[in-house]
Formats: sequence, C-alpha cells, structure tokens
Amino acid sequence: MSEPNRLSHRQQAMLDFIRSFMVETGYPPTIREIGRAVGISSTSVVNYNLNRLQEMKYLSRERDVSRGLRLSVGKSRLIPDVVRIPLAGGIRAGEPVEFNVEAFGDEDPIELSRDLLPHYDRSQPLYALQVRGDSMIDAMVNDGDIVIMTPHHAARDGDMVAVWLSDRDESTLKYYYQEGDRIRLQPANPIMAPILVDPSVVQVKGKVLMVVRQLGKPAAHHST
Amino acid sequence: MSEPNRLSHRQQAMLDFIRSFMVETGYPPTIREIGRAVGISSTSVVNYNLNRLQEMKYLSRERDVSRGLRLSVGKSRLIPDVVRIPLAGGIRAGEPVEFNVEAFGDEDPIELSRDLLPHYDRSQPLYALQVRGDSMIDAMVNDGDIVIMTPHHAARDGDMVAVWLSDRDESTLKYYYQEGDRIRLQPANPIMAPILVDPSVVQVKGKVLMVVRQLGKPAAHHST
DNA sequence: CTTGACACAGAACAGATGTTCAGTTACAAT
DNA sequence: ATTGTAACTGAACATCTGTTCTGTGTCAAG
Repeated sequence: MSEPNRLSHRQQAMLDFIRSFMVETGYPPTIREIGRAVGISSTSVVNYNLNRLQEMKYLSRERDVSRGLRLSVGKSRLIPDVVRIPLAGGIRAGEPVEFNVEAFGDEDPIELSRDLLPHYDRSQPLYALQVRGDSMIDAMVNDGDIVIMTPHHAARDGDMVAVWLSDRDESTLKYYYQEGDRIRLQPANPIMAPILVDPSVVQVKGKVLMVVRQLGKPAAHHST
Repeated sequence: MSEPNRLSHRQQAMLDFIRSFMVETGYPPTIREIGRAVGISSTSVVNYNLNRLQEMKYLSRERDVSRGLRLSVGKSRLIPDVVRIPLAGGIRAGEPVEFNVEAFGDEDPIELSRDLLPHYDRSQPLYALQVRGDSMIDAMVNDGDIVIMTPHHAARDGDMVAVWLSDRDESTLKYYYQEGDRIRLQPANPIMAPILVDPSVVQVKGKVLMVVRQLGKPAAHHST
C-alpha cells in the first residue's frame, strides 16, 4: 500500500542525484545524465518520473529547455536564498554607532540564509557591525560578536535597538520600551536592571535583528 | 585606457545577465539567451567573450555541455557556498545533550555561509541545537539562541564545549581547559567564576562553533 | 479472463545548443 | 603602408537533448 504522494525508490534516487549534481556543477543535469546515474536506460522513463515528481511539487520544469528543471523550495530547497550583508564597521560602547560602508566595503560580506532573518524586509538595508570590547556584556553580547542591524531612527516596544545615549556618551544595545514620557532600556541579561531615560537623550541608531558569535578559536590559547 | 584585466561593457552586462538569469530560473542561460539579452546576434561572439571571462576567472565552463557554465566563487560569487545544518533538537540545562536528527529532520535546516564557520571541517557533521530556558546565561547564551556544534568526545584547551556533568546532572556550555588532573570549565561571561571538576564527571558532547541569536520579535510581554 | 492503470523499454524525431571557421572591422605598433 | 591583434559577424555543422510514439510486463479490480 503506497500512500498517495509517496516517492518511489527511483524517484528518491533521482532527487538525490539532481541535488548532488547541482551542488557539484552549478547547473541541473539532463535527462540522460539522470538516467545514467540512477540506472535507467530510457530517456522516456526519466521523463516520466520527472513529470510525476513535478506533479508532486518536488520540482518544476521548463518545457523544451535543456536542463530546465529546478528543485522546489518547499520540499527540498537547493538554491540557497541568502542575503549578503556588508560589514560596515564596529560598535563599541564609547563610540557612536556609524555605518561606514565605504571604509569596510572590501571586507567579506556576511551571508545569511534569508529565513534566518526574523522579519526580513528587503526595502530596509542591512549592515553588520562587529562588537569591540567587553562592555556590552549586559546585552549578552561578547567582544567579537557580529550584530546584524538595519538603520532605523524609530523603534517599537520590544525591539532590540542600538542607541546612543547623549547624556553619558555611550552606545549600547538594549530592548526598547516606551513608558509614559520615559523610555525604558532593558538589558538582554535579565539579571541586569533596566534604565529609565528621557527621550531627548536617546538616539536610536538601528534595530538589531541578529547576533552571530563565532567560536572557532577564542583568544585564550594555551600551548600544551 | 583599459587595465589588463578590465571587464568590457559587454562582459559586465553578460555577467549581470547570467547572475540574474540564474537567480530567476535556477539554471544557467544558453549562449543564445545571453546574446539575446545583451544584444549580440552572433553566438560566436558570446562564446568568445565567455572564454575571455573564463580566462579572467569570472566563470568556468564545461565543454560541450548545454548551459554548462557557472560563476566563480572568487570574483563575483553567485552560488552561495552555504552549509546546511539540520536542527537536531534543543539543549537545556537539566537534560543531556542529544542530537535527535530523526525527530527534527523535517524542520527547516539552518543555512550558513561556509566562511562564517571558523574552522569548518567537512568530515565532521554539524548540528544545530536550540537553547531552552534561561539557565545558560553564564555562557552568554539566551533562551532561544541556536548553537551550531559538531559532536566531539574530546576537547582541546580553549574550545567552547557542550558538556554533561554527571555529578550534578546538568548540561552546560563552557570553555574547556585541562589543568593538571582537573578540568577547568570557564563561563563565557568573565564575571562568572570557573569551576574545577574531575575528568570523570565531564562528558564532552560536542564542540560549539557558533551561536546565532534571532531578535525579530522577542517576548513582547508588556500588556498595557 | 479481461480490463485498465501504472511503470517501464526502446527507438525515432525535431529542435536546441555548443563549436568551428572564413571573413570583416578597428586600431595601435612598426 | 604593413603588420598584428583583439573584437566581431554570419553561417554551417555535429551533437546534445527534450519530446513523442509504439510496445511490454505487472498487478489489482471487475
């Protein structure tokens, strides 16, 4: 008993091959290449199963186009939908937040899968800033961490924002809450206390969408 | 005055078209499709410029293969070199670290640009675990954060590891240092004190390579 | 047994597609 | 003027490639 949309062994092998072929070569295989890989001598059989796979939404095809097939994003995504985010400088407690895209344009951009971004809006640009110093620990952010943010001069309750506090000459990352005529800035670390400040001293520089911490080989290295 | 490896207007247009075509369709264009798009009537001219672009390492071609071209990763990366990491469960202080790939196989995998992974070794599998609970704050890791790790039963000094402490029935993320006949487990937060334990109670479950925190819409508690 | 749907094999066909080649134009160097 | 190179044109060619057609075997339903 096979359920309505069950893949046959052959169809599974075909999908696997198509995927690995595309990863390896960068373009889709032909019908004959698929047939050779999964042990089908007849092109019509490959064509037949491709049509079945298309009905089951595993891939889509373009008629009369050589190699004109692509795996569907829903079932088995092949083409990664990535967002490239330029590294636009650093962020440090004692300095205002700036996006120096020019100065850092030659650095490698950060590539992130789009669906990793919670509320991705392609009309808003994205910048990556690297955290300098240990002074953002109350934001649960380490030295070297990369924050992905979008410049935004307004903020809504609950947003994690990068702000410049003009009364104490300090940049910081905090959760933003409007509270009456005051603004409550809440550290990410629940142990730390929030601060209540006057809106006039708060300059919202951007909204933080993500924090990435790389841990390959941290600073402290002991040789034997 | 054209520098030695300067792109002509046509070649730039060709690259642009190839890129947008691939993004749109999922497969590379044919020589004639390129020619039509950039206004070249002769296939040989397209072929000529493709060969020039290949010499300049902007793309690579496969002889006698229809649509057999791919853009190079170096110069103008089109095909993102991403690593797909399966979400293999959660990690919580009170539970041992396990990689339940089966149970979570249908979840969306995390896609990361490979050069974001500090010491990527493709022979080692990668798993993503989602942190549950606030109990890993001393590791600078929040509830909901995603940790990318590779299963590893040994650790070297300075590695951030996920360990199971059998004497207190607890999972935790710490920096690992061998210190004489003891193991020092150092929290990521420098304010917190390290713990010194006997190797017999430390089960290294994996090495943490990255922490990803999404901040789209955090706990929007705050009723009125 | 007959029927019909399904999966498959093999072959043939028409069009798509990369390749090649003789010839042309533009331009700078000798 | 001559040479040489790079870029280009137009066309022809061989083959790659998706499509289509006829036929076979299986298997469950009638």
